Amino acid sequence: MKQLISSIVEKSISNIYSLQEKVEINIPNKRFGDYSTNIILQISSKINEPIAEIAAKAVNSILKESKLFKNVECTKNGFINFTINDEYLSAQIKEIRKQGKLYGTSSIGKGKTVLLEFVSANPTGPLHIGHGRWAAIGDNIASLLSAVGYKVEREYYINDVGNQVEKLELSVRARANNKEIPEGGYGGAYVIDLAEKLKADLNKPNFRILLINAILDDQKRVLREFGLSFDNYYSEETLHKSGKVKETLNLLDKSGNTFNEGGALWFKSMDLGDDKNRVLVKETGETTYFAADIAYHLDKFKRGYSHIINIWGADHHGYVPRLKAALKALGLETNKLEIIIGQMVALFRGKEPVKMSKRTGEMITLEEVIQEIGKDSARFFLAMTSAQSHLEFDLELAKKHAASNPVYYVQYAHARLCSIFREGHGIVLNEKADLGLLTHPAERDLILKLISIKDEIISAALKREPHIMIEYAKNLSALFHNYYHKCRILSDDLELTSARLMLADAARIVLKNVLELLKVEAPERM
RNA sequence: GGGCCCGUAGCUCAGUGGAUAGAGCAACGGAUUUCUAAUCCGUUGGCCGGAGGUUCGAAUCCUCUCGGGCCCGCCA
Repeated sequence: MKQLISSIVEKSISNIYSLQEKVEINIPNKRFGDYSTNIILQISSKINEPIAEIAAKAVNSILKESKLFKNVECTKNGFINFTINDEYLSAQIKEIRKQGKLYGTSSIGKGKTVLLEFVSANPTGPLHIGHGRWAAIGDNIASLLSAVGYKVEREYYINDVGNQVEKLELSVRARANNKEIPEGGYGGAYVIDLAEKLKADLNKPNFRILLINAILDDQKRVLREFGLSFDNYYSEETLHKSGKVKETLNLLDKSGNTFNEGGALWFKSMDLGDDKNRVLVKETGETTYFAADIAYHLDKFKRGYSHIINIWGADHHGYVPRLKAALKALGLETNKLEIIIGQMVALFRGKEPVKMSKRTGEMITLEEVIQEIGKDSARFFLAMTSAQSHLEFDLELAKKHAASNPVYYVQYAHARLCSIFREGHGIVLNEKADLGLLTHPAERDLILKLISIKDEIISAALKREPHIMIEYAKNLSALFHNYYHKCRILSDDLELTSARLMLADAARIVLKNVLELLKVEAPERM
């Protein structure tokens, strides 16, 4: 919609002033109009005419150019406000019903592929609330990108190599033999469960693999409960076994970006924007996590995606410059790699902070959170705010609000819509209904919100900010609840009932589409 | 000491150059012979952390400053 309006305005401006301007369209406060632009203010410095005059000319031209608007007005301070004409709005109700599930999708990413890596928790214990945040946000970003036409793969990187899994194994073995866990080992209750579960396998040569798989299976199970399934699980170990890490080190060597010092092989990341040089091969001859990660990202690039996106917790943000430096050294186009840094979740029970530590085992798992507040509520809450904001997640509040929770508010709107059709089952949706009867302001507001979904999805996808869709779902629900109270849908007036049912059906479709995108249930009854 | 993020209503957060800054929760007052009251309507609530600056215009951009989170490993 915004694109449609901006192209009309751009054409007008180009016609009058021969200016090729990119016109941004906004949804203003309702009292001004349906859509607006401040383009006149922006171009006024380039044109030697009073603002009012420029605006008047533009308005004239726009009205001549397009039949989309009922009204186009300029204000003294240089805004142009647009009011969409009612015929167009009615036609969109039919369009929504025609397109159904596809309404709101677009094709701006058509032909392009995206690899989105997220969660990638260490296989050393259960997922916690922080992973839940990346799971919800990442999954939603993937869905949003699909909705705008990209082909998306969801990927999970398994850090199944190194000290941490070593320590996990030692901890489990210690527990299985009723010994104290070693210094720096894992003390959580799940370690005892694992020891119990894998007791018979302790002496098998592939014990570590069995152990990692046990944890991974558990993580996958919880992710499934959360509505998320990954396309690829990529094991760090395979990078080593296949020789890809070695290969990568050779390439870095050849590029002249390495040096030896203190018995270790270093990468000259300082030359490429990092604030320190980094070790690739330790004194012991083992490669570092960093070395494997370069190989992993080289592999991602080789797989040929149009975009590569990672979601990392803020505790990894300092890691970005060195990875980009390495990719630069390998001659790769680093702009292709986008790293979203998400801020941490602070968990509270009321005012009491809940400490989270895998080492001591003092933690609440994602699974427990899902059980406590429900999957839909967890998904909604964890994706409700911008990833770059710190999230204070209060379990008591989430639970207390279980009844007056925003997620139920939205779901209730859907259930209510469905109940209308159950109640009005005798009445068949009439394609020929006179949609011109939908003249109530609440109806107009609702339709305008419905037709903005495509803009919202595009904006949320391009900004990688799914919380925009949650805002949208809440606003749409509010407009519907309001409409429901102001206008009776089923009545003795059959003509009006037919028209309102068409609108209700369109609202049901759009709301359901949003909830599906967010992987939140759209219940028919509550 | 350096880097990144955050600071907006009592609480949780939207809004990142444009019109009189918004929502939910909480508080208070109303609405149910009605298609689901898990709802709706109304009221209260703000020096957008602070100080300078840029701009016709700043919550939004720049500088400084205060407060909070995360990071600065031959861990992963």
